[in-house]
Amino acid sequence: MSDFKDFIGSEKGPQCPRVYILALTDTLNVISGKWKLPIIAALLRGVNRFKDLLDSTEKITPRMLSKELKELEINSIVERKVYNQTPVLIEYRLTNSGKDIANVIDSMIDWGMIHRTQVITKTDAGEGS
Amino acid sequence: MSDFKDFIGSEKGPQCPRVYILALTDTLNVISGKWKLPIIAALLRGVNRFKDLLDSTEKITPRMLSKELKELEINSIVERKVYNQTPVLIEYRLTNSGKDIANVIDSMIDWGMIHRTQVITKTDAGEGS
DNA sequence: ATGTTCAGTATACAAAAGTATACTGATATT
DNA sequence: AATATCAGTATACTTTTGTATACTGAACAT
Repeated sequence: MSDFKDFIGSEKGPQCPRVYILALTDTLNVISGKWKLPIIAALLRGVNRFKDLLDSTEKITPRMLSKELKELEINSIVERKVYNQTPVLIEYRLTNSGKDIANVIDSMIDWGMIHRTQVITKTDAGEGS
Repeated sequence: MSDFKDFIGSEKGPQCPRVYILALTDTLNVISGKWKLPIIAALLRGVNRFKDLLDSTEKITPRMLSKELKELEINSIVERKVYNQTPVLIEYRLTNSGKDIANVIDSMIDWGMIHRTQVITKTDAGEGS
């Protein structure tokens, strides 16, 4: 497991390797923005078609959905499969990497929940600003 | 440990609890944007003063640094301490939550690195588009 | 009195991200 | 022939995010 702290947490530690920075900004690009996580969540739930993603992702416009799906496809997070039936069927599916991002989401949820309890505890009992 | 997959990864699983969504968006807000992670990284390295953060965070303007530090302070990621010496000394320090976010960063780096190797493997050997 | 450092603020602007609304084209249904 | 569905695209915005450049004010140092 990589350990950012080892590189960046010490007063005069080694520089953070560039591959770490690249990996980090990749990840940030994949999850940043208003719609990426809602779309990934829908795909994880097994929603795969454009129309269904439109309906299940509250208030997103087709323009944004189209744009986001393209970005996710370019970054190998989703695959687009065309089935030449009529009416044409197009399915978006998470790649293995795409599925694995659930681990990142988990660690974000963990931090967020602990952070909330810590902030609330401080606000209740602390020296309050 | 929370498990997003359990809630969102199954075809007809339970709905994702709202507290998870809140925690997740909290985390996203803390790390999103051009400067949040560079600033947090500098703070983890032990850079604590406005001027030093300006110098060590490449190309950031005082306006942005000031704005970001305020946001981080409001969200209890950093504490601002004023030492009434002359010249006045002001230190920004990560809270415990702020330090813990290194765990999230680690999982982001892990995903990013694995993702890169998978994409490269596919591109080298796969059916390439 | 003039200049220097620290810790910022003020104003204006540019670029990126997101929204609103309407439309397209292929195929099928009535 | 008119209508509907799927999978989007087109155009024109508005909002948010980030940049550039200059300035402020307190406390010293020369």
